[in-house]
Amino acid sequence: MRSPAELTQRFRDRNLKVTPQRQAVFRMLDNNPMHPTADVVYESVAAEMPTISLRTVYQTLNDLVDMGEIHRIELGTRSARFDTNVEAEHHHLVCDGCGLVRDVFADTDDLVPDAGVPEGFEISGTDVVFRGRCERCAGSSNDR
Amino acid sequence: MRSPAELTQRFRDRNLKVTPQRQAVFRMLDNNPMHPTADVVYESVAAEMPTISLRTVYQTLNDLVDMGEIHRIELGTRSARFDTNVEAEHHHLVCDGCGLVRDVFADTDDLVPDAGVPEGFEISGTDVVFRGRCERCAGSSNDR
DNA sequence: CTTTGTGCAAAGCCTTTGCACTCGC
DNA sequence: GCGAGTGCAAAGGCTTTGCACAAAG
Repeated sequence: MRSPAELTQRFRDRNLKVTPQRQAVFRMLDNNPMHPTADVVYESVAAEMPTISLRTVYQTLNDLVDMGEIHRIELGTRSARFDTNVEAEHHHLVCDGCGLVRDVFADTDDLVPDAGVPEGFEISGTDVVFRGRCERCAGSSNDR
Repeated sequence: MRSPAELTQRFRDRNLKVTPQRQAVFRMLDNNPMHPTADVVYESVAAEMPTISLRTVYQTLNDLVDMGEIHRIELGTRSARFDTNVEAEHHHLVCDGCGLVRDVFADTDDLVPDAGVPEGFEISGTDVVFRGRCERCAGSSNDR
């Protein structure tokens, strides 16, 4: 994701206004590898700006997704998560116990479907999710 | 997925009752490669049994998932889909245009994360989603 | 001063759940 | 008959949206 300053410029370029609320969201996401849900972003920003509403958070996140500045990922962990790493192609590791998400890198050049691809289907991307249990959740069996 | 007759037996073994509604769901899923959503199952069964409720469909699908007879998959296409192919390990191909889902096979033996795996994390499975556009959706750019 | 953003609350979508009645076993 | 299943409708989570006021450009 770009820096808050660059995002400010890109928002203006698109005739989107830059408000204190949006800047607070920019700062919260900046270099944040946590893959937060919308609610986590809201809670976190609300800590320093108690008047911000969930609506504003969703609108800002959706704008960023539309601009390609962040990615929205659905990993089967109830709510959508927002991924600030759009520069490097990467995949995800998910803990079935606590829902922890981590970026991982893997070479998918040789990963192609052996069979079952319909005539004329054009593959544009490959998403890989490695599932398992993190060290802390290794013992318990509660799943999410 | 097992045949309707086998599912009937497995339900009885688990002290679950076998009703006409459940048998209708079994039949609808039998050899169905469509990865239907709960709603699609409901509509389809309701065509021949108009009194069935969505609640019953969800309950039956959830029972089947708990028994491992079908899988629930989340592919970012709004609602969960149910996959009747649990015998062969496989992956999925998703059309970003119309939401079509197809089973595909791919060798993931050599697919391992290069970096980023936390200390002590135990990987239990790998899910791959190939995304793209099917022949019919190739021209249009509407995404879901 | 025009246009977009914001806060609030309400609605939407998918899924689950409480209740009373029904029905499989 | 007992216990699980069913239908209905209501509620629950997450996300979007209508509206009137506020603020950015």
